[in-house]
Amino acid sequence: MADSLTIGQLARTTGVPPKTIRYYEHVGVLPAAERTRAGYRTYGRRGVDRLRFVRRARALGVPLAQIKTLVAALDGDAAMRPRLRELVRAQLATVEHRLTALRALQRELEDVRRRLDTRSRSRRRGPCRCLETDGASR
Amino acid sequence: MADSLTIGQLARTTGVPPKTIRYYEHVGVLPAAERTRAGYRTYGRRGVDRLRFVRRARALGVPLAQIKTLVAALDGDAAMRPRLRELVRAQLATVEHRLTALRALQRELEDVRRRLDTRSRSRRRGPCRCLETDGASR
DNA sequence: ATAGACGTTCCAGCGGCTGGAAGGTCAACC
DNA sequence: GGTTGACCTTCCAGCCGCTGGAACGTCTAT
Repeated sequence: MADSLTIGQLARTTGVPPKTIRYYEHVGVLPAAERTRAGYRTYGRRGVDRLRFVRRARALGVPLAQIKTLVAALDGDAAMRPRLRELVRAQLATVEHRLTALRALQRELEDVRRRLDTRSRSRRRGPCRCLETDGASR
Repeated sequence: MADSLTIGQLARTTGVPPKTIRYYEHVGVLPAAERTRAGYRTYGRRGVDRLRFVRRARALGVPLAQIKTLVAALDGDAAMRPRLRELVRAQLATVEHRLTALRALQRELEDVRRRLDTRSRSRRRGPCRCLETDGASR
């Protein structure tokens, strides 16, 4: 016991469901946890930190595969700075892409809503074309 | 033949891969296409319109399940306006949610990048904490 | 006749979990 | 000591929206 946590306690302190924690271990972004004689996983301070790190990266949109290589490398050496910087840069770029795409989407949805509203005031004829555009569909 | 298209031609005119078109039919967002004697799918004007409609909705972020009920209802009746409006409204709301989340993410990533840069100018001590935060991880 | 471009079906996998079944373990209470 | 109920374990399956590939049939051109 001491100051080690069960998976449930870890889940409660981090807000990450036990299932997800086990899944992280399974796919290798978390190291295999130590076990009690009964086979229960136990986590110490390092375990908590590690999970938080993973969650942090996930929240930033980093895929598990990248996190895996990242933590592996971070464990090994300190020469990871450039790699980390590159990762962050790439992530930032994709976020910016997604932002512009989402903004375009927003504009179009507002368009649709407007069309829907004006058309409901007029008389309907033919099938509803409110979701169609003039341009290509892709 | 006449003015009906094969799946490949439909794919070319809409930009949607044949696989995806078959998948749409499979899950029921497209009706079962007519077939030639050899079993090839054929599509007419309506098929093209329908696919474009689906694509349009997908591009707006509407999940296939919703599209399915939507087209089913649109086919049947014209009293779908309120439902459609509701759908668009909901979609707009989720887009706005995602936008704010993404913007927060962007700020954090910029934070990380800044920390990474300043720290590389100082001397490193201890493990890299650049992906950690003070707050909860969820 | 044959090549190769297209079509068909079905099965499997991606990522990141999540639900559920079937069973073992632990602390508390009677 | 027995029983409840919360917790833990494993494994298998499914979610979404495709996408890749195998194995096979068909059409068109040479």
